[in-house]
Amino acid sequence: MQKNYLYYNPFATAMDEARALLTQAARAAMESGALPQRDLPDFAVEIPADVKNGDLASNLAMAGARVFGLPPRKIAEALCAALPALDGTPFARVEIAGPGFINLFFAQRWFADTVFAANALGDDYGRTNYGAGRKYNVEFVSANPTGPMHLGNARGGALGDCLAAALDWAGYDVTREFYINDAGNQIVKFGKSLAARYLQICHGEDAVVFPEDGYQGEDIRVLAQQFFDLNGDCAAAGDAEALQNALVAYALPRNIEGLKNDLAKYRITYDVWFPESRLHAGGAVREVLEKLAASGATYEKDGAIWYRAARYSEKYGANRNARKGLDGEVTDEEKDEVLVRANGIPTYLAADIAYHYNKFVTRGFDTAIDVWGADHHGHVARMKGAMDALGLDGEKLNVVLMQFVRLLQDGKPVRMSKRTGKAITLSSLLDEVPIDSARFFFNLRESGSIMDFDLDLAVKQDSDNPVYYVQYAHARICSILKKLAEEGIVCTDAAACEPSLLSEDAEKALIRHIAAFPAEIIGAAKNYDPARLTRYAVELATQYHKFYTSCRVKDVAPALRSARLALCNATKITLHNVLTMLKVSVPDSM
RNA sequence: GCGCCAGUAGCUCAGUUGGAUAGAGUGCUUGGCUACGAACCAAGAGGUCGGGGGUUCGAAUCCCUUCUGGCGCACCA
Repeated sequence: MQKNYLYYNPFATAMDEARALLTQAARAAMESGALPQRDLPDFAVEIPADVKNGDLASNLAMAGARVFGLPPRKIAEALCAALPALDGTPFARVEIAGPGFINLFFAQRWFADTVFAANALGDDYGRTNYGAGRKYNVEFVSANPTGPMHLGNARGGALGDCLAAALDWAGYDVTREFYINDAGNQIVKFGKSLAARYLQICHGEDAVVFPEDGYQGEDIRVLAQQFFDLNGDCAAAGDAEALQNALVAYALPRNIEGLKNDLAKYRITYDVWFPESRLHAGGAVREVLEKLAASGATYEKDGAIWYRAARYSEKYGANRNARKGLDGEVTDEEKDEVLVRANGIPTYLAADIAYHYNKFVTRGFDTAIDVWGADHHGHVARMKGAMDALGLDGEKLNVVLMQFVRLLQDGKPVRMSKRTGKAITLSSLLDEVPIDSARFFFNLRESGSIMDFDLDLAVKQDSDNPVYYVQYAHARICSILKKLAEEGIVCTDAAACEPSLLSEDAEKALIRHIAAFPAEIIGAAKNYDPARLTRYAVELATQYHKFYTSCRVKDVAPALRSARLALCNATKITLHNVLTMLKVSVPDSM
């Protein structure tokens, strides 16, 4: 159900007004003959990098140079002359600058309105209805349940969870989802590994050969030992398959429980835990295979059923144009993929297609977002193509590819290997690194770049980590509010504050930044880039610290004090909201 | 061989989808608490935006080419 908020997006509103004013001016100028009658060109209204170039700026005059056949500055002059009166708009004045930019400066009223709105909306300030309640599924982490989570899952968790928060705040109906790979080859491997460890307990380490491709981790030994302690009966361990099944039935639910606990500790809770096994048991995989066959997307070869990956993934950039060891021209067949093996067992690709079919058709999501490791990028085009092959729209499946995390210790990369079980687990990471720090750190970089996680730095827990810088700004505000409250001065009605009072550069810079919050959330949501929010939080803290050093709150005239108190409270609210989205704690003191 | 991602200050990274003199953090040099919290702020130095072409009023951003690094090309997931 769509929640009902009062939405406020100061920059977006002002940009719309600027665009309307300029369009109106252009029409008037053409009407009066100051400009020739032409169709208006596409033009931009943007926020200049430097405030001396205005709060907003438009390139209309430059963009129109060609269609009007006049120099940009001449066009700008004609436009400004034709501009209607600015009373009642967010703007106080307009300037022509540089090659022909039209720069608009906010009226003092705009700043006061922003402070008022943030105060009035409180915990909801930043929310918009941009997403119009569309149903989005965000699937992230989906770690292999055969073992504990690693550093990459820590990044994927912070990324996916915060992306989901951004989408939620931007007005989408978001479902957070974990896909449990509890079927297929890796589960077989899991069972064999467990069985080998179990038999080693029975007969001695040397008496039993551990499978070469088995899971080497210590956790496998622990699970086997627990099972042995409960059900130890070496004589009954005759039937290999029965033993493996029993071990999996024991160990898998415990591992999944472990994943849930570790993620909860990391402040991630999911709406849905979706097991792959459900797709097999419920016939969904078979159903999708039939649909693909019916649309001619599959064929049989060498006893297996193949998916025409080459045909359907072409439009999404077929990124497997050749295979290892093959030079030159590669036929389409060589790019195709097996869906059902010759032994009759479907591959994971088949299950994954069924899974996404389930998201779109069975559960009716408008869009599915998958957060995947960069090593899965070869899978993107064929999954999207498979949606098309099923008569759905592959464009509605969006994959956020996340580059690897490189662990640094003593300034040097630590080699990680899941196979040998030497990876750092999420759980052990969180034993050393504060959750706030980890959540913030893993969202500091956009997903596409390789991240270095400096363990020494993260553990150090000092102000090198920007999360403390942000939290400090909040604590500072709380301290001021507390001090003033002790004197009986509280932030009562922000609407009563006199707008002209907040006119210092530091005050206006801070307010501009507060005003940018809703647009920043929308930007993070539509670019699938939650790292923008951590950077926003840091910048907001910076603006506050600057304000703090140049403007006093406590010992100034009452009217100014009220206005600045309202600004402090608006900053506090915005810091609180952005940190809450990141699931970072918001301390009143530290 | 082919594909995906990346290359911006000594280091780690931004750059709001083509805009004005390319910005932060960190490190280095220097200054600011008898003050609402100095876990803060201010100033300075530091750049061939990997290289080379092209597109236009205008390019770190778009196109081509080239170099370098990471990842991927299974009847594994």
